[in-house]
Amino acid sequence: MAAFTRFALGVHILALLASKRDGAMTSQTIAASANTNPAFIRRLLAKLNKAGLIKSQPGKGGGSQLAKGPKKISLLDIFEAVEAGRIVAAPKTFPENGCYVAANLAPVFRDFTSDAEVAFFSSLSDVSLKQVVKSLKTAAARS
Amino acid sequence: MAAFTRFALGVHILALLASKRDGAMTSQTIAASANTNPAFIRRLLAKLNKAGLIKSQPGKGGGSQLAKGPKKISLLDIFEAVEAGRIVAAPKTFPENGCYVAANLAPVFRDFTSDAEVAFFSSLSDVSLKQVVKSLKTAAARS
DNA sequence: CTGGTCTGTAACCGCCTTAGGTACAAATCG
DNA sequence: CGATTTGTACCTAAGGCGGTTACAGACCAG
Repeated sequence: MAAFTRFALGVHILALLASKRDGAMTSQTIAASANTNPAFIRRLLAKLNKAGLIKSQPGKGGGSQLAKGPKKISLLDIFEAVEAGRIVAAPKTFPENGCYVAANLAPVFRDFTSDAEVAFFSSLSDVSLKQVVKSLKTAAARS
Repeated sequence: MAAFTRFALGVHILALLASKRDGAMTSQTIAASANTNPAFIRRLLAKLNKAGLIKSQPGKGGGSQLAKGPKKISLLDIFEAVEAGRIVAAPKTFPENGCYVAANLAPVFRDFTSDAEVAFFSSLSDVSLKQVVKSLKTAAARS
C-alpha cells in the first residue's frame, strides 16, 4: 500500500520551515528541497495555512513561515491538515438482502476500528514538530 | 480517503463464517451477503486461506469455513491477511540536493510514525472475531 | 504607477491501484 | 463421468494522486 504520502511531505515542509525561523520561505525553495514542483507544494501549503499551522504572504519577498512555535505543532495537527477524513473505511450496509451480518456489521465494525484509530491519532499527537527537528539535527550531526 | 476497504469486507466474511459453524459456505453465498461478485470474494478467501484463518475445499459440496475458533482470530489477523504492507508511507530521501532535512528526515519520520502504527495494530489485536460476532448478535436482537 | 515576484487555484494529463467481471483449469464428490 | 466449487489469470472502468502549465490576485521596490 503505502498510503498517506502527503503526510510525509507535510512533515518535510514544516520541518524545513521550523529549521529556518527567520523570514519566509518560498514554495520554489521548498520544492527544491523535496524534489517536487512548486505548485504541488503550494497545494499542501494552502491546506497547512487553512489549518492555522503556517502563515503565507503573497508578493515580492513573500513566502511561508510557521504560525506558531514548533513545540505547539504535533504530528497529528499535520496529519489532519493534509490527509482528509478517516483511516479505516466502513463496510457497506445492505439491510435488504436478508443477512443479519450485512445489516448490522457497520456500527459494530465502526466501534472496534475507531478505537484503533484513536490509538493511532493519540500516538501522533504525542510528537511535536520540535522533537522532529531535534532528532533531525542529531541525525544530521551524526552523518 | 477511506482506505482499507478490503479489511471491512474481510471482517464481513469471517463474521459470516463464524455465525455458521457447521459446514462450509460457498463464495456464491458470501457474495450474495456482501452484495458483490463471487470472484472478488474468492480472491479475498485465498488470502485468508494463506494466512491460515480459514480452510477451503474445492469440488461439489465444498466451500470455506473457519480454520480455528473465533476466539483465536483477532482483527489484526484479518487486517494483515487482506491489507498488504505498511500504513504510513515513508518520505522519499534526496541526499544529493544539499538539504539536511531531505537527507535525514526518513529515519526520523519512520521512528515516530511506527510508534503510531504499533498503537493502531495493538488496538486491533485486542479484538477477537468472537467479540465481533457477539456484538453483532446483540445488535441484531435490538433491531 | 509600473514591473517583478509570489501565492492560490483551476485545469489537464498520465500513472497506478482497485473493484467489478469473465473465463477457464484443477480439484472433488456423487 | 458430470456437476460443482475453488483458484487464478485477464480485461475493463473508475478514482485518486502526483506532475505540470497557466493565470488571476496580492504585494513590494523603485
